[in-house]
Amino acid sequence: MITWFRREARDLPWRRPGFPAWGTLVSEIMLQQTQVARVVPRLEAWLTRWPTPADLAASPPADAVRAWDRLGYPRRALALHAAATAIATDHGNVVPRDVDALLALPGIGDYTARAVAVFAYGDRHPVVDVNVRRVLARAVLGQGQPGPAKAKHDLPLMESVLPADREDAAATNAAVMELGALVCVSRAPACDACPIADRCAWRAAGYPEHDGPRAPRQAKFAGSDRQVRGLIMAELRGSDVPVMRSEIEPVWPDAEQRDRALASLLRDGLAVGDDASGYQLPGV
DNA sequence: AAACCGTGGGC
DNA sequence: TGCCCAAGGTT
Repeated sequence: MITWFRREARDLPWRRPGFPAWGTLVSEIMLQQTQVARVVPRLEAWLTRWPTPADLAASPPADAVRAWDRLGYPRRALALHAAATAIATDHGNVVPRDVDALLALPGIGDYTARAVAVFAYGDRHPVVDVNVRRVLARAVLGQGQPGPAKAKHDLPLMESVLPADREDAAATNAAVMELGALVCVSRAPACDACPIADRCAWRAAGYPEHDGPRAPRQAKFAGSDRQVRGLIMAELRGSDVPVMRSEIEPVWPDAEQRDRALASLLRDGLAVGDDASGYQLPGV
C-alpha cells in the first residue's frame, strides 16, 4: 500500500517538501467537493498573494471571495478568511496542530481538521473522505459503494486499519485516499491495477451489487436557488461599485426566486447592502 | 438529521 | 444530452 503510494502518488503542490501548514489548510478547504485539477492553479495564486493567515486577514473578505472566483461554494472563501483571522489573532499566526482547535475554526469539519493534523504535522489520526469511504466499503466491508457518511462509524473503521507507527499511519491515510482517487474510483474501478486486489473483500465476494443504503444524491442544479445565487455572485464579483437591484434582474427571470437567492446571500454574509445603496461583496 | 450550498469535467 | 461525481461543512 505505502510502497504503491510512493511509486504512483501524483506530484501535487501540497506534497512538496517544506509546503507550509497554512498551504495545507487552504488546499483542504479548496478541495472540499472540488476536483484537484481545478484547485491547483487557484491554490498557487492564493498562497502567492497571501503567504500567511495574517496576510489574508489583512485583506477584506471581498478580496477573498473574488480570488475564490468560480471554485464554487463561496461560503468557503468567507470561512477561510474568518479562520485566517482567528489564527492570526488567537494562535499567533500559526495553524493549529490540535484537532479540536482546528475543529473550532469556521469551515473546518471532521475531514479537514484531521487532514491538516496528519498531512501538515504528521500526527496519527484517521482521515476519512469520500475516497477513503469507498475503498473501505469495498476492501473491508465487501460493498460496492459506501453508505451515507457517518463519522461515528467511518473514523473508527479507518482507525482500525492504520499502522501503529505515526509516519506509516500518515502515509497510509494518503495512500488509501490516493487509491480511491486513482484506482478504486466510483464508476469503473481499475482492479487490475490495484495493489490490494488480493485482499479486497468486494472482489473476493464476486463484486456483489450494492444493497444497503446509498449516500443521498444531490438535488438538481439547473433551475435551483444555488444556480441563481451563483449568477448573482458572479455579478457582484464583477463590479467594483455597488450593484443596483435593477442590474441583478437580468440574471434570472423569476423575480421571487431572485429575491429569495439575494436574501439568502445577505443572510450568509456573502453580500451586503440594500435597495437604496445597492449590493456588494462584504468588507468593501 | 435531512437539506442546502457552486461549478465543471467525464461519459 | 442529462446525469453522476467531486480531498465536505453547516444548519
